[in-house]
Amino acid sequence: MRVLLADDHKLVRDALAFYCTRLAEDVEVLQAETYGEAEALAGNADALDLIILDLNMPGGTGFDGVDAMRKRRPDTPIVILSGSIRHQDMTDAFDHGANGYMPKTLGGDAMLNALRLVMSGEKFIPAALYEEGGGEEATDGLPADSPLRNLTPREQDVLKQLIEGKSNKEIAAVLDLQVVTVKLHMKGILRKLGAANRTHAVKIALDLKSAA
Amino acid sequence: MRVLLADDHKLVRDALAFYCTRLAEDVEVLQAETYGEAEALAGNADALDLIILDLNMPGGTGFDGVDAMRKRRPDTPIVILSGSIRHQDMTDAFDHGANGYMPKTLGGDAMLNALRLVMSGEKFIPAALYEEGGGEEATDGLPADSPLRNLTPREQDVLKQLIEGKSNKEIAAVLDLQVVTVKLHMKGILRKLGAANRTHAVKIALDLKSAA
DNA sequence: TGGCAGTATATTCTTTAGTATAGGGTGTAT
DNA sequence: ATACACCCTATACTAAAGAATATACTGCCA
Repeated sequence: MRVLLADDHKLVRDALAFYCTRLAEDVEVLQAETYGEAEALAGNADALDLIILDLNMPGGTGFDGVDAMRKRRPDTPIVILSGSIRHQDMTDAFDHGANGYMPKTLGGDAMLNALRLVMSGEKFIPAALYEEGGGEEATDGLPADSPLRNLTPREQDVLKQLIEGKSNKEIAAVLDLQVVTVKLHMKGILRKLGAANRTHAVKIALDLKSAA
Repeated sequence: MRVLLADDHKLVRDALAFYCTRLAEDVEVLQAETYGEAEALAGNADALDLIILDLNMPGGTGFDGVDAMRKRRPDTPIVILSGSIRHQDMTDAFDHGANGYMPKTLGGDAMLNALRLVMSGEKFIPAALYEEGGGEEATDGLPADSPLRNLTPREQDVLKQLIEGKSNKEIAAVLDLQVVTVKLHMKGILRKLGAANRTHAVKIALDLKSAA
């Protein structure tokens, strides 16, 4: 088994190389200190079973290096190493064809198992994805300081229906109200959210919910 | 090592049990056919290193069972088994404190490595998350089969503005069109998305974008 | 060359959305 | 007791949204 390992820090390379030797019986680790070295090794080596790339290397152009490597080795799993756990980096990595995104904060066993997982054809997505806002719409958990809290209970009822795309008439039916009353609450919602119209109010409300 | 395995299909249990025995040297697999059995076993067993729960079991109340198990065993990793790969189920599972979500379509090696990953303290998030639209407002990357793809370029332009909460007049100004023309495209959008009105269209479009 | 999809516009019309104003009904706190 | 905030309804109006139909220009494909 042959692994290509590119990172500018020797300490990181050594640690990773040690883990890699535990992946299988015969493991050969090709170490590279720059993208240039990594590409050269990738071009020469006959077979590669795994490629580990640091995201931030001197002379490295971010995801362009990933693209190049993916182009050169379409079938070899690529794992991105990163010091940060920026959510955008993660999604970018997978968009560029990576098979895993490993924060360097990952523990030894976890890192080893993550590499195993990738080798078996799956992708490794760190849990940080969820801890840093993976996208949710909690039942009704709103931040206490949200402008949505300034809405009266009835206005929140109306807003809830509004977000579902319902018309005033439909909202009136659901809440057992007259259409005029719905309009009344709607006016309060628009004023309090600073929205120009109902559709704008939906955007503002959803923004407040997701980016809390 | 002790693993609690709950699934109503014996075939699935047997297969999983086999994989579990390969996790370590001494593995004891406690099998349960219902949530009730699972909870009983969880209550009696002294130590548990891993809990595997099927999401759809007879008498099972979906994620309530997960909540109950998490409450009973706060520190034991829980992996959710599921036949489907519904994005919402996945996010729900992690919101309810699961440490992994394993589609039954996962291959043997991948499944084994996923379990190892969870045992080492990480979470297992299947790649399907990304294949089914895990990201958010990517540059313009939409799933190829999305109904949003059926929209003509101009309709997509209008929809983009619509999602911002703009009125037809404002959209016309931005796109340098007459209001009637905006209405024309709007009608196409409503028809293709199956929306009753513009606000409904926003909801549908956002749903398609965030959780395909 | 004729058909077709997409784009843009105009006219006419009905429905819905949104504003304004006015009234009456709850509570609850000062 | 009386203010205050919230809730519900009513009438009347203007503006916007949405449906329907018709015309016309483009590019493209068979």
